[in-house]
Amino acid sequence: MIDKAIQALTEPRRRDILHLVRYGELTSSAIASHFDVTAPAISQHLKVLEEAGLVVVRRAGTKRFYGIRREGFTELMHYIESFWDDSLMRLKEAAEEEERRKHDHNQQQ
Amino acid sequence: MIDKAIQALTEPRRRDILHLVRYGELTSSAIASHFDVTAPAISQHLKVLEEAGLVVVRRAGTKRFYGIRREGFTELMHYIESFWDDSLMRLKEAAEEEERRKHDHNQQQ
DNA sequence: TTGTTATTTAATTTGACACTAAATTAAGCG
DNA sequence: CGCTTAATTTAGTGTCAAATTAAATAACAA
Repeated sequence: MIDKAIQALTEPRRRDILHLVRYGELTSSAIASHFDVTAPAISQHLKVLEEAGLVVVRRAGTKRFYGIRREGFTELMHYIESFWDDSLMRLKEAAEEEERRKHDHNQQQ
Repeated sequence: MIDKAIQALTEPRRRDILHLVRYGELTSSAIASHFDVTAPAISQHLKVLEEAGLVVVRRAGTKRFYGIRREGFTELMHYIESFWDDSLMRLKEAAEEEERRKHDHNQQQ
């Protein structure tokens, strides 16, 4: 799913769509009206975003309202953290080791 | 730069590279040895990652050591938050309002 | 300088994907 | 049912990017 989420964010137009629905649900056509591409193009983007778990759709009659799926973004955040919070941990450990060394040094004096 | 960072993360192989250098710097060839693609392919991936601000390179003789650039990832985190932290903020404010209401209630007792 | 190692650049092929137009599904209304 | 609206699916096309081979650069050692 993470793979799909990152893949989905690749396309600038899909990121624009996400920013559009950030504050509330919008229909497919309402979203399409903000762009100069055809409705099918937007529909395809929405499908990608939905399969990536970044948006949810709510059907009401012939309309479909698209909105942000927050869990999708929290998962994404955790994944991105996986690239660097370990390095932070190492820095922290190095600092503690340094601190411990200083402490031992003081005791020897 | 954010565009480039997301674009860079699209490719699964580049994400694997990032996970490889997570714990410390590695040379281009050391990285390449983990994959079944040619060295030039890895070199090109590293270039993309560098231009995206996700890795830094340190030259030492004929070798080039690649390592994580943490700031690149924090920028990315902030960008991803931009899709949903507003909703979180609203939740937080609602919670605070709830808390305030409880507090007032207690004072009244 | 010549050779060797480490790595990148250049040129090319191949495959993926964003777009469009046309056809299709699905819901509601006369 | 037939019509309209809302939206998607399908099929075809053009563009871009990832991989490869071959050539070039860069640092060091003999």
